[in-house]
Amino acid sequence: MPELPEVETVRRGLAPVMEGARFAQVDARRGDLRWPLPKDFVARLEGQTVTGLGRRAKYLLADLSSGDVLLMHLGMSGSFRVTHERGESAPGAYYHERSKATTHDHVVFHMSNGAQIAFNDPRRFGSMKLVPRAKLDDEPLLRALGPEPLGNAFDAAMLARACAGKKTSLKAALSDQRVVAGLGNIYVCEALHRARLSPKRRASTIATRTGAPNERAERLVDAIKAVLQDAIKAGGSSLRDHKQTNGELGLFQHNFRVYDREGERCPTPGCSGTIKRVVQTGRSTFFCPVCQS
DNA sequence: CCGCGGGCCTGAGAGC
DNA sequence: TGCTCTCAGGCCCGCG
Repeated sequence: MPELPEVETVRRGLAPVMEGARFAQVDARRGDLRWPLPKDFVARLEGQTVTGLGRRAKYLLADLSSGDVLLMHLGMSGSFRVTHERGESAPGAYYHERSKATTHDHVVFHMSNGAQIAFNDPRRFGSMKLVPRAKLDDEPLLRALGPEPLGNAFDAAMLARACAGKKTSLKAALSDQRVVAGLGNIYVCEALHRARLSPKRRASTIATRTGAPNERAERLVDAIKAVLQDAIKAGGSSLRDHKQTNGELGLFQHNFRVYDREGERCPTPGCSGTIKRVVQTGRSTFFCPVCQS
């Protein structure tokens, strides 16, 4: 499910209940996620305080008082649900529900502030991992990631450099987390439409022979930043699995211009095209063959 | 090194 | 109703 806007939405939902709170009890109900949870997973969490909750690409990173960092990835179908139990000083303590474990709640955090945080992931492509903070720079899952698309380091010059010489399509290049970290199938399609660039165009054509950015690269960077910002404002996109941590749906799927809109009229003003679906490197691509070139 | 296809899982929806 | 098939917000790995 989750691309950068969904993961960021989850982070913003979890931060108020995790930061400053301690893991009072951790239930690892099922350890065979994408990677098996380590045997000492529970022991290394219980008693630790979360000093901060960050995000890198599609990973959530919880800094712990022990010096460990808890790395979490939602895979295709992962979500976090926050409820409140006990709750001496729980922010939402007026509803004293203790939500019972539901199917596919693989890991449940019981925080010292009364928050109960359940990680639910039907397909189990998600995972969690503990890494000592000092070794984070060597972490293989993070090492090769490209720049954050909403950060200052991500600009046309950078993107052009990363795409220069690439024989693959723009769609595949933008989906490559080493080029830019956090886009997935939806937002690549949406960004390319906003930039009026064909997903089939060779990635190298956003750079000059010398690797400098051309006007396409500028448009593409602007489109990527804009679509991610818009999606975060909407709480992400809810297709089948993504929910905000309070259980509410994201709303950005209503603003899709091309994704999952095969056969519909192109929304670009003045364009008479019809949205088409093709398959690229095994994934559906949606685009307008008229205004995207 | 690069680009592609397979595989990991479960569930929803379509078609028969 | 129930079966079979396809497809789904990701990413690692191995092949050519």
